[in-house]
Amino acid sequence: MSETRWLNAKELDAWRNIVGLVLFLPTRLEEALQRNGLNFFEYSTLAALSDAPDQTIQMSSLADLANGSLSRLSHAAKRLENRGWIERHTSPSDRRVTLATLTKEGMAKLVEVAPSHVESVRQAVFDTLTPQQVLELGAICGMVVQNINPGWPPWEQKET
Amino acid sequence: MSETRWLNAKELDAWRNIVGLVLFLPTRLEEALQRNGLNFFEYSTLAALSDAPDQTIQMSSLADLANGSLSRLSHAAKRLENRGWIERHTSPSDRRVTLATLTKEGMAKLVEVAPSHVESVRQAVFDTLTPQQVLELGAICGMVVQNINPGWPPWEQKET
DNA sequence: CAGCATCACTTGAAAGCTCAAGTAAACCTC
DNA sequence: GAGGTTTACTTGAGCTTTCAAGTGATGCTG
Repeated sequence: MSETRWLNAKELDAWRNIVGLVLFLPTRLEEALQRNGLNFFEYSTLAALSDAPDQTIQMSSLADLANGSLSRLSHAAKRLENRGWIERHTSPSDRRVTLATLTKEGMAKLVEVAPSHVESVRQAVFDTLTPQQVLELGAICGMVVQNINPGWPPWEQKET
Repeated sequence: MSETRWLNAKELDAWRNIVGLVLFLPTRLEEALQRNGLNFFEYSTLAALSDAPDQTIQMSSLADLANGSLSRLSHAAKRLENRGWIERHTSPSDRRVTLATLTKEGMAKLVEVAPSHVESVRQAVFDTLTPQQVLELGAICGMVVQNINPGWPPWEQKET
């Protein structure tokens, strides 16, 4: 019904750069990880487990922490389990629940991969920006994300 | 050899928001397009063709304009061709070259889809930010992209 | 406590992307 | 101008992700 609100020149310019970031940054990060035999989602999964008490989290929570669907995690968990980096056991208290645990080998893998991942993050983003720009970028991205996806991140529960 | 330069608290905070953007923004944009039966790459392909003289571009240039590999475009072009939105013909001047053309139906489809796409872009990004923030975000993303992928965008050739 | 709904997860098929290989045309280069 | 290289594109297999459906376990309700 209403007229389309097209982008003006400045907006279009900004939009192209935003699209560029959204297209190329993931690719760049994946490249570094792939060389170590992991994709970003698998890495996030291992990282989330490593931060948890007993390196153990239930599948559905883990899916949230790694920012993926339960189905996606289920497939990924199978791959990670096959390579010996995680284990899955049904919870004794609720037999619907599956608990995923990081194995020793999984932790070792994470420790091996993490430095090169962080380094690629630095090279891609932080080394080109001033600390001030990092703050601005983080803040603005935060606003957009809050708008798109309120209630993210899942691990940030407000305190009473 | 050298020590890993881990992220400090502020950097980590910014990084989480950047990752959030890079994860959720594409998903959100794809959602809107998928409802119209297109993905972002297919949309970019049609849009690039619509801007070209005679709505015709050779495959390899089109791949650059749509920010994808030639293989990816080849697969996508087959789908778009099957739906009658583009046509492919070998160039008369160089029979290795394939020229892709937007059909009338393809143009109609683009005109149909564009408003809802632009609207989703506005809703996701521009409506939450001040014009000043849009400028900043665009500029900073531009710096990161230049760093990751110098020589982008492909359509911006410098003049003599 | 029987029956039904809900929850937690897994599975398999379909779709799209990447990578490596294949095809054909055009360009050297001697 | 024959032989080999490069260019332009297509194709098919393999992988990951999504979506819909399936499997048990648990919770609710009369």
